Amino acid sequence: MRTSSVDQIILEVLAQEHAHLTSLQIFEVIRERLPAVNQSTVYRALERMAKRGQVSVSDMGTGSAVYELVADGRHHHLVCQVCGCILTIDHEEVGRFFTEIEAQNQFKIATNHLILFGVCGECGKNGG
Amino acid sequence: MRTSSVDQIILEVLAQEHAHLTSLQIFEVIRERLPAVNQSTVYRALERMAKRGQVSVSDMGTGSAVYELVADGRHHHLVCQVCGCILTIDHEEVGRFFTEIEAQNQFKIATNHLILFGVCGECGKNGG
DNA sequence: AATTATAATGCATTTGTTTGCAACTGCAAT
DNA sequence: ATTGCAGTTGCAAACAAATGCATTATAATT
Repeated sequence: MRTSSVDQIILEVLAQEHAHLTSLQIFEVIRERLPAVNQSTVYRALERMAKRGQVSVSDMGTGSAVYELVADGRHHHLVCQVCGCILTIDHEEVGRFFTEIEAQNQFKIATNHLILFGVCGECGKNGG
Repeated sequence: MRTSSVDQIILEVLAQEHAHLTSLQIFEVIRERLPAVNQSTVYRALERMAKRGQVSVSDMGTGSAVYELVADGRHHHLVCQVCGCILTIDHEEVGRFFTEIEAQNQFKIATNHLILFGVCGECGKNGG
């Protein structure tokens, strides 16, 4: 597999931050080291790395997708549509569900970062 | 709740088609009846109806989101990233999983159309 | 019927993301 | 070193979706 400098830097950036970063945030960090890099190059690099399973892409309902290192550990999120809070759930029970679905449908699931929207306990209490 | 003519037409269109439609497809049908309607009005109407739980929004990886009547029955999809085929799974086992997650996190899930990406049995055999 | 408050709409603009194409780069075989 | 090829990049343009603001429509209230 051919090495791309942009891919390398993205991996380093994500490894340093251990967080959900938008492509713009990633782009801006990369630009400090490679000022000439184009934004679509970053998009393509992220797409490539997502296909390889190195990073996860998630729409958390914030307007732009966020990226994260898969090596940081498989986890998933519950996003409250009222207050915007984000609960993290680990892969354990999600994994059981995935395995079930896979067995029943002869399908290998690649989705590695599940996002479920809804209402958190706090907002459920207050809002009705 | 206030009634919008666009909302009404969208409901009728989706009820007629019983399918996943893109906002552009919906827009074009609406334009036949209300030629002056703007595309952002359609986006806003769909967003409104999704918030009410009348329609589901899903990114099936086709470039644009698709909308569907929730009243048509809760179901979910497995999308093959190799051949693009779409398997439909009903709400039963997904519902059990949702209930589990809800109980463990005091969270009410609103997501009503789950999309999981991966590789179908056929492509798994051929591709390795 | 007139008034008011609220929600919906059109238009133009902006944002986020993808794509086509030509140029370039890294790697392997010669 | 040269060639060839596939993968990567920049640029501009296309596309999908969201937004700010002024206007209009709707339902409730008077």
